[in-house]
Amino acid sequence: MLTMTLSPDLEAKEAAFGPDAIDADGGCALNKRLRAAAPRLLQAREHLFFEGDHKDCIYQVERGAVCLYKTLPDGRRQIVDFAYPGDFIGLGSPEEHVFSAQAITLTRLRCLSASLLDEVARHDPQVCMMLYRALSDQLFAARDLLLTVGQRSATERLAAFLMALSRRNERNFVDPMRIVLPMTRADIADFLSLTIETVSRSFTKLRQSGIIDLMQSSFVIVRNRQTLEQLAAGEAREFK
Amino acid sequence: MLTMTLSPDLEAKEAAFGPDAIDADGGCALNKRLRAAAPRLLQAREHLFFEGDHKDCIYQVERGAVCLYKTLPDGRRQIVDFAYPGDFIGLGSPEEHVFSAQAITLTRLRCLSASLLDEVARHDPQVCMMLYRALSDQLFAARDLLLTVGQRSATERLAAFLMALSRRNERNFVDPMRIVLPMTRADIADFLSLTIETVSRSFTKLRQSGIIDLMQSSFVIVRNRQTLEQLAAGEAREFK
DNA sequence: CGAGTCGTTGATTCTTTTCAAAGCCCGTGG
DNA sequence: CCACGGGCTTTGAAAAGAATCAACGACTCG
Repeated sequence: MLTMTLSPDLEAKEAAFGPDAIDADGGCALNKRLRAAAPRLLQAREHLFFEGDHKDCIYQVERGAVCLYKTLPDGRRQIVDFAYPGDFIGLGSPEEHVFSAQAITLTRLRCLSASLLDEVARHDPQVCMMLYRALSDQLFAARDLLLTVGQRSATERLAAFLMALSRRNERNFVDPMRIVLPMTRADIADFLSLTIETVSRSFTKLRQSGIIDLMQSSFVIVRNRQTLEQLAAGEAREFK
Repeated sequence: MLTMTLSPDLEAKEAAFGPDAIDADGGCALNKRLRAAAPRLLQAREHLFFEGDHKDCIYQVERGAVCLYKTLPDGRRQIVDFAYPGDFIGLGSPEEHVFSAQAITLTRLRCLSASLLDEVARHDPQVCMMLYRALSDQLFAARDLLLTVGQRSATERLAAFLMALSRRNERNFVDPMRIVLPMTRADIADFLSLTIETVSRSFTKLRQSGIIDLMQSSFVIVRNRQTLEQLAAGEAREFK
């Protein structure tokens, strides 16, 4: 499906300094450990863990994508984040996981013992700082999503979502005008706090406005990035 | 208005071990530093900083309350968190603040040089871990709010908000059945992603159902905590 | 006491949801 | 190779919840 690669950050680092130079910079005792850590393969739709499960591992995504979500007792679901290659899953939270994690596509992860990681972080400020930064990124993302879900219209939300994926591509040296969506409409809906119907209608609206093209339902071509960006930012007068 | 006290955590610690014992446990080199740090007083509605401002300080609230918010270019505002006594403001984010911070009531804070804090954290794993935990709490809160804003109805959102304040009281050994709201309806609206009118109508609904009483608009008495809790959890059949 | 801010309530409008049905894509099996 | 079946997506019509627009009331501060 999606041609996922290893974390581009790590790859770039290795390319620049060679595999040995990595230990020279922050948090890379951890990277070494990660590469040695037990790998795990998850099929699409397979759960990594559920909310409330005992937290024995922290994970880092190597390939694929995982959605992190919370649910209400009656089944309403809010996806709070998508984890892509390089991202950590399960940082911060205490003894138990405070959200569920489910693979969206075939996914490969590295598993790190939570207690061991805690031990390492407690003694190695570099590792601690690295985790701190990762957590800080997740906080930023969560608050950003909060702004999106709380204040933007349906079409703006979808635009913001697509722009985020486009920018992600850019950072990873992938064509930002071609976006592959590994997740279903239901996943997008639960991420943006909409229904699948509204997500679908918003896609149609963007397509009819000439802002995007839909090749298949999971493959988007960005035709007018500037307008998409303005829509996402909430700067565009809404149009039919 | 609100009879705010110093961080109950710190107070409890001091009460249990005396002021000198504090250094024995995690992150308290920081606590010492904090008590020595420059205090700052903010009037209600006064801004601490704006999104995009250079981040030279991290703050800890001593008294009062601060709202942290993000805005869209056209003025739509999303409050992403309220900071109460003991809470840190400005953790994580990079060189620039990524949200604005405005005092809700008369507020007293301690200011810590961001670079100094960074320096300390880099060498002291205990401090680093303490900040890590604080950040982790904020991430949890943000995702929780995301679930609230994304999936709950207007009345459920308000119920969740009131329950959170009630539980906060409980943790601080304050009567959980009496809730003082230091913020305006507009603040609550921007926090819960509703309009002031809808917030007001939801208060009325809760009052008419006998779940709460409104003494003044900023003083709530919880009459039926169980129902409030069920509503907040999304377990209650919606009622008029 | 008057001005102004903040909060409540009512009527109407609008966006999104809900309910319903049809279309499309893909894998399976004849 | 093509027909069949099931899941996912799209589209349409009706309904619901919250927003908007408008006015009034309450409390606060000069």
